[in-house]
Amino acid sequence: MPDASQKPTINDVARVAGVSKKTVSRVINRSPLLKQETRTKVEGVIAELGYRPNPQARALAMGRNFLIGLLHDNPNAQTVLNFQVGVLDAIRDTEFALVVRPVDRRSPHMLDDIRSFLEIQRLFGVLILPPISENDDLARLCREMGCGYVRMGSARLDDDEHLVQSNDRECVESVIDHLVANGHRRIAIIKGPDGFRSAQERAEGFAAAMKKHGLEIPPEAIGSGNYRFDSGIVAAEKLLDTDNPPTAIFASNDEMAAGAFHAALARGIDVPAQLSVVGFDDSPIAAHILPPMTTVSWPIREMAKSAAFKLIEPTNPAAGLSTFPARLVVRNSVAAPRD
Amino acid sequence: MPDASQKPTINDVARVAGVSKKTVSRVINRSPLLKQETRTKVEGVIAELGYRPNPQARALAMGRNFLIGLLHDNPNAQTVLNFQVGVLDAIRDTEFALVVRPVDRRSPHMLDDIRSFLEIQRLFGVLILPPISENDDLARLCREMGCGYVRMGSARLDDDEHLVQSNDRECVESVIDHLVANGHRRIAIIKGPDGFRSAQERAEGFAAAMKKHGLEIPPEAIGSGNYRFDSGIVAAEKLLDTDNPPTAIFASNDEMAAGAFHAALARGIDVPAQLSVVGFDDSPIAAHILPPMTTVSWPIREMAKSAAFKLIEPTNPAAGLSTFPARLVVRNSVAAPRD
DNA sequence: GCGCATAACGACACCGGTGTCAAAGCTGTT
DNA sequence: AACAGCTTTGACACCGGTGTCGTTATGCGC
Repeated sequence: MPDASQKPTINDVARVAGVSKKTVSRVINRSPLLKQETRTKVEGVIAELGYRPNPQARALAMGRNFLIGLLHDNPNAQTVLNFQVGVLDAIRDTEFALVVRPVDRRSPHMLDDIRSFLEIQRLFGVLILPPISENDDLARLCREMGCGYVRMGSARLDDDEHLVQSNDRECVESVIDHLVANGHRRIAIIKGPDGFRSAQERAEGFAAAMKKHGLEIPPEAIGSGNYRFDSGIVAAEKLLDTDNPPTAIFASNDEMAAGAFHAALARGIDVPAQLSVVGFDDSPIAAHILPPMTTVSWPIREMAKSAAFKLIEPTNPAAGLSTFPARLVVRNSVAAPRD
Repeated sequence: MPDASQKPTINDVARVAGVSKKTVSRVINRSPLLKQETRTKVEGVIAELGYRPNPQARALAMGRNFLIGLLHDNPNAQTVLNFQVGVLDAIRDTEFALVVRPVDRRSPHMLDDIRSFLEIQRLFGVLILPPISENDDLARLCREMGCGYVRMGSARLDDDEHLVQSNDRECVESVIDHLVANGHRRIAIIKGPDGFRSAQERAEGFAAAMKKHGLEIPPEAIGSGNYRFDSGIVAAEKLLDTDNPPTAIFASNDEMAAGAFHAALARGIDVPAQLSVVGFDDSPIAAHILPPMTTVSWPIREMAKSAAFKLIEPTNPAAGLSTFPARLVVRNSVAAPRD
């Protein structure tokens, strides 16, 4: 009789069902070579005893564990959290668990820290969020250590097997299309920080779109920031202080766009009546700022789910998709220019 | 000779060092009954081979694992993320890892989902964030399942061993003190949702502080929301539409305070010149909204660290603290009233 | 040199699963 | 009835650690 005070083990199940533990193991692992009758009997006992296989023991025996890691350097809290939820959609009711690991991109020990983390935890694989997903040394480290990985990103960072991306570039074009359709011609950009693939992609999409519409980009219509709120203020101020200020500003993320709102308000410039502003990412601030901001939303949860499947179950159809469509979210920060 | 292509095991170390695996185990676990000479020798081999103990094997042998879970129903992305970082401060360079589990408070299966999660993963313990930390059934579930737990909260939810809290109530008093010091007497509150301990605490702190200053709280000066942005707008509109509107509004969180900003702006009421607003939590929106919002900040990272230590190393001094001081962050959303 | 307590180490079972391979059960042929 | 060939099951070793307890050094008093 199994001790009720302890969690039942595979041995308890085997004993009660009158079969060998290996047979129970086969039931757990859905082995096809079992007689239906035996399977049913064992499943009955499993249910009766409330048996759950011990993941540590399975991990040990199978030489692989069921932990998937999330490596990120907090680009944006909401994004990280949505990503976590998306991964959970994929691993719900499996034995997989999601282990998080915020890292410090600026630390000189970052790679060593991560190496040590991977060595200690021996993860099944890791999911890497931008911007550190752009670090090729990190991807190499994963390969060296035999750790599976999938990088999230905005551009061809890796082969399909290791990458889930959004089509930022095309989507920036739709932003510019939208602005042009509203009558804007003097459109400025606030670029993201150098060295960020996403910043580069968005800037290139901007240039391509402007060119498509036959619009000039004078040097003074190019601002740059570091993706943070404050840098958006500074960049927007510069843009607005030129002789021939833009009628619309495209900021490479929402935080900086919010900074542009701030700069405009400080100068008594009304958004959107006197200045249109569009952001990118659809972070919470975009919905909450006044007026609500037109921006670009990417399907982070779906992307996370796909990334997780790529890691744990590459045959799942959801793992096939590598590029996800971002889409324009029209709110109230764009209007026709006055002049 | 250990196979270089595989990760070295304790047996490899034992063989190379010429000792038994048990001795290597003793070195790993810092057993005091080892000769210094042996210890040094084994440590040398460990370093040479780059050996790391397999956490799954240890978990299996010791009957406890090294996974600590984070249960939350996204109160606020930044809070959750900061909490994760705080936990990481505590478990860095230990074999512990942080497993996240967002849950859905409104789902009728929430408890079953969590039970299943705990059964599958057999966590060392869990950390529970508000608002679900206030769910006593959840705490009971943890106890039943023999899973350690620490609840984060704003009020005496549990005994010290299982609780880390902030002194919201006192801090609300300092908010009111601040408003009164600025000359306000007609102060309204936007309460949080019923059933939230934090909401209750903040409302009680408000009532106490008003009483302390000999100020009335007319029924029409009590608004309520659900901690979300939109509900803040609605509540503030009601407050402002009364015959004798308040000169200051204390909102029980920043989101709702931001909603109050919105409502004011929509009516052409300037913040802070015509209306002062104070929030709570110091979420990013507080710093980014215009004008920057005066609010209350609580030391989430430190609290997280303490909670983690309570779980994994109760003797650590950091685990002793149960109540952490929140503090007023003065920015620009409070000014003297006009009348 | 001997007895004895104590310090240091090792042999072996065990944690709870899986992999391998042989054995048992069942079918259909001859 | 005997046998081949397949399906179904079980015995046993193994994954990489730790716990228990016995065995072997070491030091000490006499």
